[in-house]
Amino acid sequence: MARVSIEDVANLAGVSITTVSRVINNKDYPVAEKTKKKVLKAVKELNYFPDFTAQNLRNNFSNTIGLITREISDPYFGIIARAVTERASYYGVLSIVCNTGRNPVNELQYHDLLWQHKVRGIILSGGGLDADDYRDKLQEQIKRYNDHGNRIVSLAPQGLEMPYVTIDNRATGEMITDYLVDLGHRKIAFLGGPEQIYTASERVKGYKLSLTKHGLTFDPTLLHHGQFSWESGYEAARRLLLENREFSGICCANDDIAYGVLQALKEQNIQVPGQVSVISIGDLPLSTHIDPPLTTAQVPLYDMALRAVDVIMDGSKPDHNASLIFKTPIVKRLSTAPYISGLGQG
Amino acid sequence: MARVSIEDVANLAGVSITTVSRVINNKDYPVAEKTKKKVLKAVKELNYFPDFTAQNLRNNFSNTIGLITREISDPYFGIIARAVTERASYYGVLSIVCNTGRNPVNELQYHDLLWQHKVRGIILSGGGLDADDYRDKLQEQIKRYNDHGNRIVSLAPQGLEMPYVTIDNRATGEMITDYLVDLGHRKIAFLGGPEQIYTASERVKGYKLSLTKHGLTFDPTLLHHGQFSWESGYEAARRLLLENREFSGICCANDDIAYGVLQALKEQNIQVPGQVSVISIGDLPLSTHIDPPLTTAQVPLYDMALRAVDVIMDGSKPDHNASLIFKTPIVKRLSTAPYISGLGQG
DNA sequence: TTGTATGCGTTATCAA
DNA sequence: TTGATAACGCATACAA
Repeated sequence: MARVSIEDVANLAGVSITTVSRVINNKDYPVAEKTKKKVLKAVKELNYFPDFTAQNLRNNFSNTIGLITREISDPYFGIIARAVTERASYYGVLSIVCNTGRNPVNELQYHDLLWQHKVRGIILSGGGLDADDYRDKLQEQIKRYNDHGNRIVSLAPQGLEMPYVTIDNRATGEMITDYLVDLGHRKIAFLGGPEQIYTASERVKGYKLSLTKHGLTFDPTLLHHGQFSWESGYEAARRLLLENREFSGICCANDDIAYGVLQALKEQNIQVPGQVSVISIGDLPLSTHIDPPLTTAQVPLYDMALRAVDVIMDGSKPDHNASLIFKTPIVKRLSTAPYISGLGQG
Repeated sequence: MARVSIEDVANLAGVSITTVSRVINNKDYPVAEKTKKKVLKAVKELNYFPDFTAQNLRNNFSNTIGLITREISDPYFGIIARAVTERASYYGVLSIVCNTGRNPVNELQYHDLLWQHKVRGIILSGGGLDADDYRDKLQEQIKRYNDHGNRIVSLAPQGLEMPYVTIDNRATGEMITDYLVDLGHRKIAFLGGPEQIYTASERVKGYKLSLTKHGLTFDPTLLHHGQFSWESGYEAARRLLLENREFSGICCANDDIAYGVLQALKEQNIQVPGQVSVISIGDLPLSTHIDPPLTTAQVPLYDMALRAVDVIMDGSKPDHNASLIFKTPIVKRLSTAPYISGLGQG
């Protein structure tokens, strides 16, 4: 059974396909009221919907945007996906979601596939990788898109020239460290993400900056590089305890790490925030539910992602190539408290 | 700047576009080795990628599938999305993700948009709604797809004739109740999802079935209908306590509800499983991390979603219209224990 | 083994 | 105010 086409509608209405097209798209093109009625009636009667594949071929653009995520089942990316799909709908375009499973090879492949789909633009949601071939390919992709008037926007620094809607990762790392220092903590650990992810390394830099600024010495045994995951935080915290490190505060590079930390501390009957204060970056929904509720620098992912879609769809805006930096206010909850006494060495 | 087309490749290689097309798609069509080389060289040199919008128009199918989710930031749907995108990639198609925000109107609109995109099929991930206009429209959509040889598959019962990859919700509700009864519990509460969602009401039916089967009387004050959410579970548990209900076990219709329950109990210093056993349906990743780790009937969402993509892409299989019912084994963790004494009335 | 020509469903240009 | 027609990029039936 064949789909109903614009021609079917034209035949039923007794007009040309041109007229039908005009009635449907060119809302303000002058068409006789009577003709318009006939056409609309035929459209309804046949339950006609324009074929996007034909429109897209003709228009040299598809009505889709691409979203590249690393792990869509992680609420971090889920929130982004929610915002993107919602805002895309508002613009009347659909969202093609490409989940890489954290494999850069997949990511590169998706770029080509999205290109073939003539997406209006691509939103990158993961942090830039510190690998030459990856960056080269991405750079090439960006150029290709720029040459054709569409855009790749990133929600995390890629270390490349392109539009961003992001946060200041270094400043945020500094901010959460400052927060603990201001509470009187002096021995502060930092549990970071993967070293080769730009976002992660920036947050570490902020941590070090804060220490220096306050005249505190950086202790390498209190810095840990791992994954942005519960397990990584859990393991890192256990190690700190096992090695009997001296500290009273822990900065976590993201919420997931903090969740793991809280569990590890709980298992050892260490009071949070009584003995150790924990702070992180993110503010995922779970952070209000976890015990104790997490003090965290809020990354307004949802708003950022909405804005990223705007940048793609609203390319006319003068600021379309400028970077938008969102603030990351600290949300005070119950996982942090003024310093009383710390852990370790005594 | 124009995209490079098949014609550009043909020109550079000094052959016809037909030949180029054959080299690229029809891997086994006889083409002289020398010609093939020339074409491939030109393809590479021009960095040519076929235009999907043209292919799709020509093929009368697009290389996409649609996924309709209710709340993509919820790991329940996130896991489904992960599986779908992954499996879609395997088949060489992209995934259009449509998130409804739990608004049925959006869902219906997405059906039309996906139709216009000529998706190969649609995967429904939310449970069927008990509303006539919704079901009528969905029914119509299914018919439309059937008439054109593509498929709508559902991961949750819709109360309509269509292929399913799902679980037996009623049996699972019964199973978790049985589990608590077998542990010696007699007063068991059930905290359910929205009454008008088929999935939710089936789970309640299973609960009642189990009670009857064991000669236990159903106590309406121990049954609560709410949302599939943390907040809903939290509130429901608080109410049970506030009203001083007599019970020693709680069955939760999904994991999120159970998380809220655990927090409510913890806040009242009620021991789990010492005083109250908690069991649920789902087994999201967080369930192993929560304190205490949750005993839960495992819904193999990931595998189910993979299979759903197979049903769409592998329509040739004889079982393509049959329902696949996945088992929901109970994963024993620390939130359940044999009955000692319960709560309330005493 | 290769090429020519047609058509997929639209939109837009031009003419009437 | 309306309509005929070219063109978008590709795959395929048919011809050579």
